[in-house]
Amino acid sequence: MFSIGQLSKQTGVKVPTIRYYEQVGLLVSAGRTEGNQRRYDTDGLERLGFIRHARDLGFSIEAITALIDLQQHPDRSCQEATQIAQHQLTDVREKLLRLKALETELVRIADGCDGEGNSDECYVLASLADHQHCRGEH
Amino acid sequence: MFSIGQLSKQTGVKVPTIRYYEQVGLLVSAGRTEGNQRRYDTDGLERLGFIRHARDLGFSIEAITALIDLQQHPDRSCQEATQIAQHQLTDVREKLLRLKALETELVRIADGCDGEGNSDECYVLASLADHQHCRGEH
DNA sequence: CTTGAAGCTCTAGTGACTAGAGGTTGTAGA
DNA sequence: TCTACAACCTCTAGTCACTAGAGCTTCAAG
Ligand SMILES: [Zn+2]
Ligand SMILES: [Zn+2]
Ligand SMILES: [Zn+2]
Ligand SMILES: [Zn+2]
Repeated sequence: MFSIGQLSKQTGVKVPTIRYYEQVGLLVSAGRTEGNQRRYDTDGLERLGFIRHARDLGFSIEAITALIDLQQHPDRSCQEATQIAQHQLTDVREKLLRLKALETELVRIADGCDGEGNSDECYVLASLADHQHCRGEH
Repeated sequence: MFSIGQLSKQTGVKVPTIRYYEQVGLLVSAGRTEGNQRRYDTDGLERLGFIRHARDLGFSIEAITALIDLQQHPDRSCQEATQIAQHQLTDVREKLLRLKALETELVRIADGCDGEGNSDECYVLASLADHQHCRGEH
């Protein structure tokens, strides 16, 4: 049996975060000591590892809840799991497109001024004031 | 003079958002009517355009506050403006790197299962359970 | 002068934590 | 067995940039 602190060390998830996961129903402790402290078994350790990894990949708490639910029912179809993963991939790709567009504009803007002049003739400020300066949409 | 609704239409910023910008000190109205409604002049319109564009480029409220402050003082050096822009560019590039790594892993994960099987042999769930499956860091 | 769209303030909710206050428990060493 | 103190507990509030809603008032067109 592990204390919350030991779980934290093993997974790299902070103690308050583990308590937060319990609050939102993602991870229940195996039980409590007489003095009301949480104790976890290896199941809990593995589940927290799952949560951590999925969070690192950007899955939402809601999505992870659904995935864990699926994992608890080995006889169910995994269709929902692939759908969730596909959705997450789509999401990441959209963000990538947006960020690439931002990068293009920001390179132009940030490199357009050396910071030696005064703000009334600053290319950074002028670019922010008018989207017309931008090469593309963003 | 424009009402808050007219300002909203011209800039594409929602009415509650404009009020929020006032609350955090970004945009003050030119005055109020006898009945306490906000009225803006072209200065306000331009400033809101600036805010909108900077937000679209991902600058934080705090950064925009500093930029507008600088804009109000045309005789000051624009060094801070370029620093803020460079910082934003760095930030975007870091996010891009992270998202690219995520995309790589998610492609593998999402395409690794067709969703036809049961969840106990699902590649998506197995991949999330163990970072060992991953090709790189993320 | 009436009507209804648009305005006002204030509070609370979003997501995924994080920080802090103020109190209790577990455990290792003496 | 006692003591010290790290680790634990709960609860509240703060983060960021909005967004939603309740309940009320004002503006402007017909
Ligand atoms: Zn400059
Ligand atoms: Zn632009
Ligand atoms: Zn599957
Ligand atoms: Zn991984």
